Amino acid sequence: MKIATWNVNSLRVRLEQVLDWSAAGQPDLLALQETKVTDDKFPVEALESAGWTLQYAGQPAYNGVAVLAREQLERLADALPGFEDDARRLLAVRSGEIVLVNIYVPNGQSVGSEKYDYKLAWLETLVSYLQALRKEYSQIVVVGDYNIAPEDRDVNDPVAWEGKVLVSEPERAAFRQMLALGFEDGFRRFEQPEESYSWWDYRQGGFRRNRGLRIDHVLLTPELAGRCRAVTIDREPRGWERPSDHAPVVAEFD
DNA sequence: ATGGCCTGCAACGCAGGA
Repeated sequence: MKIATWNVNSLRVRLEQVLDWSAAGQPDLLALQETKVTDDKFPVEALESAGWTLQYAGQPAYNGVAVLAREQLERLADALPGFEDDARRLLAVRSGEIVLVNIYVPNGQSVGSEKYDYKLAWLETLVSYLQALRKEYSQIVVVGDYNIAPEDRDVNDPVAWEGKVLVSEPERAAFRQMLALGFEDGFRRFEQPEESYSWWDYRQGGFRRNRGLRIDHVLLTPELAGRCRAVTIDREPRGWERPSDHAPVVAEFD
């Protein structure tokens, strides 16, 4: 079984890439972020024709999350439960025994800004939600664009990034709170290439120079982590023409 | 030193991203 996550930065722009990439890699569950499409314009036909079962939660212009699956999906939540607004940044589904939480954490803009406070509040509510889910389910995978580089080794130039948004200590503390609930960073369960990143700035040849951050993650409860055989970042689509600025992350299970 | 790219929206520039 494979579970994948990919911030596509507009599903309509990246639809052919999603179809090509998923046809080649055959994930069983594929979580997408930043679909940037309202539900009435979601490309249902193209994806269903490719054999996918769909769940999606979109809004105009920004955010938007979706889950593509081979099997039937039950929707558990289409926004972060208990949060002040219903921005389409979370989609929780159940597929058999597995609960998949697909998240697009707010970017935060800059440390100290209003958006940064919003990000920290969103993360605090997320931790509460995951804690509640943990009491009800055992096999939970939380995937998506966390907009947090958990450690300095997840940052191409830690000195330049020190204290900045995506790297700041309060954000990293929020990430560690999820680990403290019992979730494991799937990627770090395995030996990985040095300087592994999942996002590269479009500007300044960021990808070519590997000036990136690892901000897309797969967190696993121990019950699922024990079955996990690999977590990899697939850099290939980032090198395609007109790419998303994020690479997909793939987790493989027995 | 600065910003350098991309997307959607709506309108010909902006907000937002990371």
